[in-house]
Amino acid sequence: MSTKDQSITSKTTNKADRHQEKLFLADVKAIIIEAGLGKTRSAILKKQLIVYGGQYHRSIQSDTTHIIASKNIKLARLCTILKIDTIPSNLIVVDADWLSQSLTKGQLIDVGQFNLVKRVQPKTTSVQLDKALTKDDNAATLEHGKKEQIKRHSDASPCTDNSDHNEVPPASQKRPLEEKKISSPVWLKIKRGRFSKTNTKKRAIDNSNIIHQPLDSDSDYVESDDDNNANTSEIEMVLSQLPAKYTAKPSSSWACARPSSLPVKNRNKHITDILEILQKKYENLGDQWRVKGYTKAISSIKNYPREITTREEAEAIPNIGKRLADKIWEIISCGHLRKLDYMDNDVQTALNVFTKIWGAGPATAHNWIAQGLYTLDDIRAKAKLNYHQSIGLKYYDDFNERIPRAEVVEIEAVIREEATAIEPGLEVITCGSYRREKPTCGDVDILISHPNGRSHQGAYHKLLRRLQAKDFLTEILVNQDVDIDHQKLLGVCKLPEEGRKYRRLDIIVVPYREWACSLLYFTGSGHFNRSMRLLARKKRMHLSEHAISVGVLRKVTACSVLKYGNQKLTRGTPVPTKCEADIFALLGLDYLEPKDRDC
DNA sequence: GGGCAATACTG
DNA sequence: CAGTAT
DNA sequence: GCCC
Repeated sequence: MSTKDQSITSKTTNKADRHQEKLFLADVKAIIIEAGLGKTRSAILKKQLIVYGGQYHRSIQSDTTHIIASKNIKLARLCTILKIDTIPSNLIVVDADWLSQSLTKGQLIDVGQFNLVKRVQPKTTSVQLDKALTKDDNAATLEHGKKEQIKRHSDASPCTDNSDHNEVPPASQKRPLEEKKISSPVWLKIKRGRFSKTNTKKRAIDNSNIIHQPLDSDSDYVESDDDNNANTSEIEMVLSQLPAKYTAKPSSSWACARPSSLPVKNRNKHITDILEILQKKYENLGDQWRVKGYTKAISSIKNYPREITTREEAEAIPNIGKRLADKIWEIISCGHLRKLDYMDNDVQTALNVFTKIWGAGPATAHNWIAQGLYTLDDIRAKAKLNYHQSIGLKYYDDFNERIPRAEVVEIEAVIREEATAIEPGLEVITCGSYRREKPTCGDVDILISHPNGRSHQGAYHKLLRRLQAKDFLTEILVNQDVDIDHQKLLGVCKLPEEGRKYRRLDIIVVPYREWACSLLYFTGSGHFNRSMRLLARKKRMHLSEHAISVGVLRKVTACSVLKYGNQKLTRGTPVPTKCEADIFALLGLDYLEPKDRDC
């Protein structure tokens, strides 16, 4: 009866856990504003608040600490409801998501990004408390201005405190902040004109009919850096013309709608370790959809605050269905999953090794194994390799090694130096996991463009030649040279010093009108991108690395066959974007900083 | 029972 | 087109 | 795989 024993012991620990957790809202004495949250949600929040030791206040009292409200509520409305003129400075006005997410986690999370009222300059007007547009850069300084002793995590992020990338962000990143009211009529006019033109170039990407920035043809318009007419008003205008159901704020079940959580302690490692082995197996099988299911499930489990003790408990976790619940139950009751015993470990090992060769995937790996090859030496000696795979094999060890941030900085410096020598105004920014502030990176992703909308042209080829001349760029895997505006390099680079490793380097050059979408795409994470693109689609929009369009119609069954030439599908109207925040705003999302997109 | 991101290369 | 990559 |  080992199962019984186990459930008894775990019950006790569970109880202890719960007792501790009871306290986690003890310092929260809050008013919950129903407006914008809805009856149901506010009732749940109220109940949970009390269950976990917090106090619910009906009106402001001397010891009230928090006001919990919908992030969409206007300050004026809030004051009306509370029957006050200004928010007392000792109160933290916080987005209800803060409480929701704290409850999910079973512990208080940092209030920072959920803070709805920035204290530094008290706002008097009915400013919309819109994080998406205010948080962006000032946040750090503003939000921590006030007391928040409840702060839990000393939130030391594991990342090296490298502020390099903070100085890098191009001006455009900051644009929404500098919120000018000028609604840039010039821009609007020209873009409307262009919209009507159908520009169906064969290869044209889905931005072919996007607005070209005024200056590429005519040019009384010169974009100077301080002419930052933020797109905000235009985005709002677009939004105002959309049906309400497409402008609604997505629930936090969307990965792109919530900040990626700080790593919590995984209390179910015994489970996830096994599921990861299974996942790997399906990955090697090329079963991408099953892999996707596992990915989401494993992530949910890792974020689950308690040890899972019953099948029901497991099945109640999002992304865990009956089948995974059964597996989990087998693991927790037997400590083992029999399915693993049926796996041919030699084959699995070989598959794992082979698919780590750049350019080789499950199909290739299986072929090799079918030919009786099992080790890298076998491959070296006998396998037939295409060009990519031969490079992948040549640098097998180096490519599978993580790159420390510090080295990414060095690599970026080389590229920036060369780029700047070609054209001083080029913007060069490192994206990918580097921009998401990971301590190490798998490769280096560099995005290049020019704010004047045209000087990026030609830079790519010159850059490549210079980098090759320096023996910095040592291999070119893929050289995508789509048109005068779009290039992409997948290559290999090495810093000059002896003993440096060969690193995977990606460079993309894009026209400035695509800056925001490119930056968003290239920054990832992959999961984040997929989530956001799916959301866009649900809202009848279309998001790619080139543009975001509204009013997209797809054939019911053939949505994935959205191909350029297909007249039956309307590709919608591209919306000009100047910064990532514009895209978030269009999708009704709160802005997330790169580090919060690490899902 | 269908959908799960969107693009672009290689061979 | 299948496979691999971003 | 999961979700709708």
